[in-house]
Amino acid sequence: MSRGDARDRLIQAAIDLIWTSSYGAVSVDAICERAQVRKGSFYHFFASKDDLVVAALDTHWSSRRPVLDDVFSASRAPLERLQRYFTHIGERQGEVRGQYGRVLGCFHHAVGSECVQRPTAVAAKAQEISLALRRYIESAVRDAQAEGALPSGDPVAAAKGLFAYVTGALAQARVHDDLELLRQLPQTAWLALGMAGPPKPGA
Amino acid sequence: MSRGDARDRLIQAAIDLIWTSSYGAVSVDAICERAQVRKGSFYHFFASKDDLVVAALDTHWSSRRPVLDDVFSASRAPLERLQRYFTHIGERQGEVRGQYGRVLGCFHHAVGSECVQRPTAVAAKAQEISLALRRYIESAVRDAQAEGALPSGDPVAAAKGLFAYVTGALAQARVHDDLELLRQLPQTAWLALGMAGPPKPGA
DNA sequence: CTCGAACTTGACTAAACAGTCATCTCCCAC
DNA sequence: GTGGGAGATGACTGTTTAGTCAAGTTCGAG
Repeated sequence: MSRGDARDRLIQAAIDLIWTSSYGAVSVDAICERAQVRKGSFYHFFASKDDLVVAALDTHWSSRRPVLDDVFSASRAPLERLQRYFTHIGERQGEVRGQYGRVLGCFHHAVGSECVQRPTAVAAKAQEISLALRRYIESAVRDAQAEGALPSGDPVAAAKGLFAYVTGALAQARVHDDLELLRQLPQTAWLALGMAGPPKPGA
Repeated sequence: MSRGDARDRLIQAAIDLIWTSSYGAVSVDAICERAQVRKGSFYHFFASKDDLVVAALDTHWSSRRPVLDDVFSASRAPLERLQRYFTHIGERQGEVRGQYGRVLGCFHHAVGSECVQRPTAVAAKAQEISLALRRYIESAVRDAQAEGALPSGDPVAAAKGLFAYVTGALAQARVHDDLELLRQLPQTAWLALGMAGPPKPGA
């Protein structure tokens, strides 16, 4: 067994198992078995199951952030950032299906909507990530409005609407294990912003 | 204790507890306690926890169906049906918040996306209900296209897109316990169909 | 070499879990 | 009135759960 990376293996096992099923259906024992780590070591690294899940959400989000930083790079025009984001979602979920055997949607969204009632650290972390993600969209919308590429209006409300559409499509894709809706996002997501379709390159 | 309605109390307790938290977080014992029914009686009425949850999904859906039949009544113009649906969602979730203390979104959607991995009877039932609901939208879209109130195109794809937007808004409303997005649905949901806003009454 | 900190191990607990069962109670058809 | 079926009851089983712990092992710094 490789040494030193038991903590990482536990986090990865938690991501894999929880993403493919659910928070409530995955036990500490199951995580330990998949990570090939003994129970005692688990509690050496993490104070509780919740503690691990918070770390898993963090780790997963950290791995997505550089990708989003590229997709939403300010070196591109605002509408191009959004277009790249819509394309990225379908591609990414295609990878996920290749890796996990099915479309899984948004990791933190699945965890967040499951742990909604009691305000645990897990729920708080999932909400935090959800807001951070929405801010990428918000920023692109604001920039687009500033340069007149989008009609002016409340950028927060516009981002909320677009975000709802995107996460809704991801959730539907998960439930029906179907990439179709996501593959069409580059055309259809613009509707949520009040645009008929993707912006013309020459605009 | 009232007689005869133990079965109904169990179903209602299951709906209440699972909707407000999650499928995985609710135990048979907890359901029994809330319903004031002993463990033995539970298994007199239901073969398993899953069996109860399927019945709970069925019961809940049965209680929504007549409301949807009214909202989507063919006696109204297709676009008016949709407009009433969008309005209905916000009103309904307002009632839910009054009753349960928080916005809960879609019952069967929450259960469905949690039980997605292993194809259980619960997952199948949740999917079945999800499709049945989408068919209401699909039918209204088809009728609207037939009478030229909507541009013609694939009604199934259009309904899928609109459904993704609506369920996405419901999921966001659940996660953030916020009705705002739902209250704006009567204005914004039309975007998902490629329309700028609600249809003019005189059209 | 040696000490201590980081890490590992497996056996352990107490509670919660889904599900079982024999027995009891009620009430209605006959 | 009585036999039988529907329903109620609580004690029970075996398993799984999260979490604990004392006794290890490993390994680099001094």
